Amino acid sequence: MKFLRVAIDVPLPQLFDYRCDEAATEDIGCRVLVPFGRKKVVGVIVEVVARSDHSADKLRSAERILRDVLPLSAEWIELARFCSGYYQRSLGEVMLAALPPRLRNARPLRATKQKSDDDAARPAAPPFVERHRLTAEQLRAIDSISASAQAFGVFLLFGVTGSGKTEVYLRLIAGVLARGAQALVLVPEIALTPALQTAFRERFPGATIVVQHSAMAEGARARGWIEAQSGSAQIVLGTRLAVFAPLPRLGLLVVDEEQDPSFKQQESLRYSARDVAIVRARAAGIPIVLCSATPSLESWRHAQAGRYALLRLSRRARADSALPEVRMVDTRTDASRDGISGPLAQAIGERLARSEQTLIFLNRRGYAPVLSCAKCGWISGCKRCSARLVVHLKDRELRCHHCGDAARIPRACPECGNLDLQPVGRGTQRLEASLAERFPRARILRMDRDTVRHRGSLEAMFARIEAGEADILVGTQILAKGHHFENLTLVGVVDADAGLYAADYRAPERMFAQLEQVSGRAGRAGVPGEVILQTRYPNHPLYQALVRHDFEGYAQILLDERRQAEFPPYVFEAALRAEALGIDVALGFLRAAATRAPSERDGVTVYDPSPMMLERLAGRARAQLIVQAHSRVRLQLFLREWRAELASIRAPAVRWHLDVDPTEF
DNA sequence: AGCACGCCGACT
DNA sequence: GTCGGCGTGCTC
Repeated sequence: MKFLRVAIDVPLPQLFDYRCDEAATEDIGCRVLVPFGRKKVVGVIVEVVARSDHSADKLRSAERILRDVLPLSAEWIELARFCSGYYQRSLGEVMLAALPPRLRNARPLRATKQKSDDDAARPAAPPFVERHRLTAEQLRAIDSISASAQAFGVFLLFGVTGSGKTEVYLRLIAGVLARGAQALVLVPEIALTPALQTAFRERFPGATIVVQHSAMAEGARARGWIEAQSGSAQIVLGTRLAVFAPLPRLGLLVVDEEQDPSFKQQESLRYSARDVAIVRARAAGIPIVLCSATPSLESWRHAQAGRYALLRLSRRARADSALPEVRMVDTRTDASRDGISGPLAQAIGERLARSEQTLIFLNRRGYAPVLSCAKCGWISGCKRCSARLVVHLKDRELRCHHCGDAARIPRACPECGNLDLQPVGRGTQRLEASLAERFPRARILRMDRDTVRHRGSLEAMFARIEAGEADILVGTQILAKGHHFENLTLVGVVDADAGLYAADYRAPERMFAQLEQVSGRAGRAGVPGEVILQTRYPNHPLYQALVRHDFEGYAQILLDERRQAEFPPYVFEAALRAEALGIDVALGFLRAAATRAPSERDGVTVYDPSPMMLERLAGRARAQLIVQAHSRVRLQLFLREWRAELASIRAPAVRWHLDVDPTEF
C-alpha cells in the first residue's frame, strides 16, 4: 500500500494523505486529482510514502495522477516551500498560485508528451548579434558578473537611462546560452514584454524565447511553461509571475527596473518577485542582476553594505547623448490658468517650430479628479469607496478609479439642485483639451489606460509616434516606462507635487524614480533633452536632487529619514489586514488579534490597529495592524505562531490576510 | 477558503 | 407547516 501526501489549495497548514497503489517516487511533483470534501480538486504530490499517520479507513483514494506534464522539480518544490514559510501561506496555496491557470485543473493537455530534460537534446546556442561597441564600464560590469557565473551573487547594475543596462544583460545572456543554460528576465509591465521580445529575437536569432504574463491566453501560457520546464526554452521573459517558471538549467536571473512597485503582488499570494528571484538565485547558485537607474532603497542599502556588488554605468552609452537638463518653473510666480505655465508653453512652441516631439506627463487619468458644486460644496464621492469619482467628460461619466463604479454626470447638484457644477483639478483629458486650444495646429496624442483600451495596442500607438504622427504626447506613467522616442526632446511635468507630502513613507522614493524615469524619455539620439517641472516647491530636496540627476544624494537623505523613523529597510514589517462591512468590525478583529499575539515577542513591536489610507474599497471597510522587527528571523517566528492563533478567532463577517514586506498602506 | 449540517424566524 | 438566515465544524 502506498500513500500520496498532497498539497491542496486551502488555507490549512497540513498536507493531505491519499491511498494510491500505482504511485512511484517519480510522481513526486506531479499534479493529482483527488476527492476533497464533496468535490474533486487538483493538488500537487509532495511525497510518496509507505505509511500514513491517518488510519486507513479515513483515507480516500486518489482519483488520477496527472502525468501529461513533467513533474515539478525538487528545486521548484523547495522554492514553493520557502514562499509558503516566508509569506505565511499553505504550500498548496503557493503551488497552485504559482502554476499557470491551465494546469490548475485536470483537463489533459493535448500537447505531445514531454521529454524529460535528461533525454532532451539541448538546444544549440543561438548566434548573438553584436550591435554596439561597449563602454569600458559595460565591459567591466560584464566581466565581474561573468567571473562568478557559477556562483550565487547579487549584482546591482546601477545606471542612468540610456547607459546601456540592457546591452549588459544581453551579453551576459549570450554567455549563459553558450553554456547551454537558461536565462530568466523579469520586467515590471506586460506592455514592456513585446518590445523586449522583439529586441531579444533580433539579438538572438533562432533562440527559443518564451513569454509569461497574466494577459496571455491560458493555452499559450501553459505551452510556454512546458517549454521552459522541458529545457527547450532558452530565454523566459515575463512579469512577476514568471519568477515561478520551471527552469531546469537556470544560469542567470535578471530583474529589470528592480525598484518597480509592480513586482509586489497585492492580492492572493502577496509575494515580491524581486525577492523571490533572489532566493531562487541563491538556491540555484547563480548570479542575479538587478537593473535600475533608481534602485529601491532596500537594494541600495545592501549595495552600500557590500552584500550586493554595485556596478555603475555612469555615462550614457552613446557619446553624443547627454542627460537631459531639468529646469523648474515655480507655479507660485509663473501661474497658469490651464495648467501650462508660460515657460512650458514657450518650450513646447519651440519644439513645434523645430518639428520635435514633446511629452507632457500627468499621472492622473480622466478630465478632472472631482466634480464639485460651487454653491453648497458637494463633491462627487464614490458610494462604495473612500475616494472621489473622476470626471470622464468624453463618456459623460463619473468613474471610480478604485472599484470601477460609474454613473452619468449629474445635470444638477444632488444635494441642492444647483446647476453650476464645476470639474475641479486636472487630468490628462483636460490637459489634452487645454493644449489643443493653445496649440491648435499641433497633433496631440493622449496616452493613458483609457486611450490604449479604445485605440488598440500600446505597440501600435508607439509605432505611430515613431512615424512622426504626433507632435505632443499627453500621458500617464504608461509613457514613462520602456519606450524611447527618437525625436522627443522635451518632457513637461505638469503637476509634479502630487504625492510629495503623502502619508506613505514610500511615496517620495517612488516619486523620484518615476520622475527620473520620465525625464529619461527626453533627448536620446544626439539631440539634447530638456525637462520642465512645474512645482510650488522648487526648493524641495527631491526636485533639487532631480535637477542634478543625483539619485545617490537623495537616496542618502531618504535612508537617513528611514533610519531615524525606524522604517524599512532598517526594520522588517508585516501587515495584518482585515476587511468587513463596517470599520469597527475590522478594527475589532485586529484588536482581538493583537491580544492573541505571541507573548514571547523579543524584538517584535505590534502597533495599534488603524483604518487603511483607502478606508473603504468596493463597499468594504479596511483596517490594518503593522508588526515590526529588527530581525527577519524573529519576525518570521512571530508570524508563524501568530497565524495559528489568528485561524482560531471566530469572526465570520471578517476577511483577513497577512502581508509580509507590505508596500501599500 | 468552500461547503456542508443544523437549529430558529416570516411566508406560499 | 416550509424556505432560509448564517453559526460552527470539517476537509486526508
